[in-house]
Amino acid sequence: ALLNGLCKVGKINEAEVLFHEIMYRDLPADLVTFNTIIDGYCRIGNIDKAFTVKEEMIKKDVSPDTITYNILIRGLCKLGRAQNSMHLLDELIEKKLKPDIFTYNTLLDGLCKLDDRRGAEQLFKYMFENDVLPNVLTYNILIDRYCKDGYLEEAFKLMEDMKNNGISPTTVTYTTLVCGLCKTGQLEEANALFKDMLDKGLPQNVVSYSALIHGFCLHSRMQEAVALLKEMEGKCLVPN
RNA sequence: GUUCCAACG
Repeated sequence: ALLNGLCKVGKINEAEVLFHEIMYRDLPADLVTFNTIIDGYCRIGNIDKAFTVKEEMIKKDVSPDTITYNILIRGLCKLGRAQNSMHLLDELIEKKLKPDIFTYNTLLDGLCKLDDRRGAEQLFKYMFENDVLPNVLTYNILIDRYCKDGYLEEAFKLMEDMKNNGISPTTVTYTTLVCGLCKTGQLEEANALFKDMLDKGLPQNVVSYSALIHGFCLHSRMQEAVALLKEMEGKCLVPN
């Protein structure tokens, strides 16, 4: 817990000192401790040290679990190495561990961010075949990819799919779509969808406002952008 | 107690 606290505030160096102390004195370290420090390294992009710690835990007879793999997979994905992380998925399965929804979402996001929509679609099918059902994040990730590719129709179709599967869209879902509509110049639609969030009882946060404001700015509609900024301040949302 | 998604930068 202490290590996690340090890692979260970007104090990986302090966490590192503490971790070395634990290793040096041969103090007991459990699975969560190892996972936490591995995640700390991944978050600063030091994937090599993350893997080194994975080796260390094995030496201490602590077996990596699905969360360990999820953390490493995410670390690789954030470095744009989603392909490498697919090998980790294979390793995870070889070790008789079960990939969970976090594993799939992380991989899907990594593939999507590499513009590999095909790969993502394949993995999406694969997860169904392995009895892992998509959650709201899974849909959000895919919707984002379709939006960025300009396939707004497909994106909206996915939102319908998620509803049909009993999953409610969130602020992130709407913001993603608002952003997609802005990028394709469909500002009126974006504005309408943004308003829709309120009717659906979803909070409009700083990110949703920013997406729409940015859309208006890109299309030189400054007066509307400023109006939104004021509206946002009126809601005590702090512009960043 | 540890892991997954959206704007701008």
